[in-house]
Amino acid sequence: MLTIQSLREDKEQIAAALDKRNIDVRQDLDQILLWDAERRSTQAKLDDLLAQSNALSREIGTFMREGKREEAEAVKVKTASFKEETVTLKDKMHGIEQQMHDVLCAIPNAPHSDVVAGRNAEDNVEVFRSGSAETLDRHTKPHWELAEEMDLIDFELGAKVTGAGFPFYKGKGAKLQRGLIQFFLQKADEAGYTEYIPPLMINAESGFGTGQLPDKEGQMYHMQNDELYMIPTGEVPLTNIYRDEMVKEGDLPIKLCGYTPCFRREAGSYGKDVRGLNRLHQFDKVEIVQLSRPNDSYALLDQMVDHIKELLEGLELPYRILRLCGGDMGFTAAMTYDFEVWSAAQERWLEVSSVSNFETYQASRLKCRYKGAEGKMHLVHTLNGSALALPRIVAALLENHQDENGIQMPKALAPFCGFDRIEA
RNA sequence: GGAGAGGUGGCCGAGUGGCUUAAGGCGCACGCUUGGAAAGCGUGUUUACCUGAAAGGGUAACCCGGGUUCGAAUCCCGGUCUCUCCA
Repeated sequence: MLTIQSLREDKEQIAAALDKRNIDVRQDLDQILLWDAERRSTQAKLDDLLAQSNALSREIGTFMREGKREEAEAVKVKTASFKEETVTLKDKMHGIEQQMHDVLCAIPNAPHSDVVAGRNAEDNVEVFRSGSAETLDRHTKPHWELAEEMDLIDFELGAKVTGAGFPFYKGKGAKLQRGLIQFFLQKADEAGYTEYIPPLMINAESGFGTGQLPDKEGQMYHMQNDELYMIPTGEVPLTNIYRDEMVKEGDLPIKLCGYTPCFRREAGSYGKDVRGLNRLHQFDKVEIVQLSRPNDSYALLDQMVDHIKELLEGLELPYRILRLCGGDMGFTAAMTYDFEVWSAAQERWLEVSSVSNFETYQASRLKCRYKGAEGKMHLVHTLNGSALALPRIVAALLENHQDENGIQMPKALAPFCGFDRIEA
């Protein structure tokens, strides 16, 4: 969340940045600052009261040790009024803090100055394009047809065993899946990311730390008997490794990666856009995460973008990179680049990666800090990106690399799959 | 699932309800010492918030949350995690 300190310093600048998300938070910010002032004066009163009452208690202790019971009893009488007032002030503090927290949690991150204002995906800015996004000059089949013909993916079986959006991968389809994961992890390893295999369920604290809770409660599968949530992305367990931790400045940037299945309820999704692999309840993803010093984070964001470019080039897929506009960015991000690959048969762009810098927004919830050389504590910046999400990559591979009687695997990928062609 | 033991600072480890933010040790930092190092000696070594220009002062925190008490690391209740044994 936004830090109270940044609001004190830069209220209008933050409000102006949030205008780009088409929300006006000025009233909220003013209210927060009023509460902040009230909180401070209440704290001062409370501390003073506690100091006095501590002094009395010490007096009582001294008398008791010296066996002066009567004197001790006399002082005890004096403490009664303090007690009542401290309880009142403590309640007041808690009330104020709770209100501030609730309002603060409901405010999304302030976009970076390079982020443009905009209403939705149409206002996103294309910053890079590779390959041509054209229909192949012959008939192309959509991936769901290819997958069925070549017996790679069974959607109906998944629907039977679990439900829609939970496909089975089969034979070369399964091997392709595994090959892609291995390819992505290998590249992440070469780029210096430490691999983790994290838990696939998280508790509420972790959900709050990265910002899924309370904002997106309905998007996660919730195990109510155990108060656990299925992860919607590897970002959650990976980033939460550093919740409530102080890291050494010299260890930054910290680079982690991990392969995980991801689970999303996708409530309300239906229709053409969700056909085949386009939108699933369970899908595989390799995630890369970084923790950095504030001054380095945008350079690292660029590095992550380059890393993902390399992956897509290895897969020989046409793609483009968009810098999201304010209205299309996720709640917690300060800047986001989306990667989209061209689907030759569906003739549309499919999002396969989203790379973001959260600046201190997650870190303030996570309480992840480092001590600077000058001895002061600072929140780290957190970043993450998909590198990459599998299903739409599979869709694009099938569609873009199909020929008369099969699908040709990109050279870079073939060794990881164990075959270079798929044929019916 | 059942029974028991336990969670103290970066680590180890003490702690009859008051003089304990916490002994002692290790580690770490700085200084002295030394030809250099080690040893030795000395000093320092958590975080959050409030206050202050700063130095400093105040408050809170001994797994988490409640409670008892003038006063809780210490007593009580609930939760959680770890270990041992049983199923």
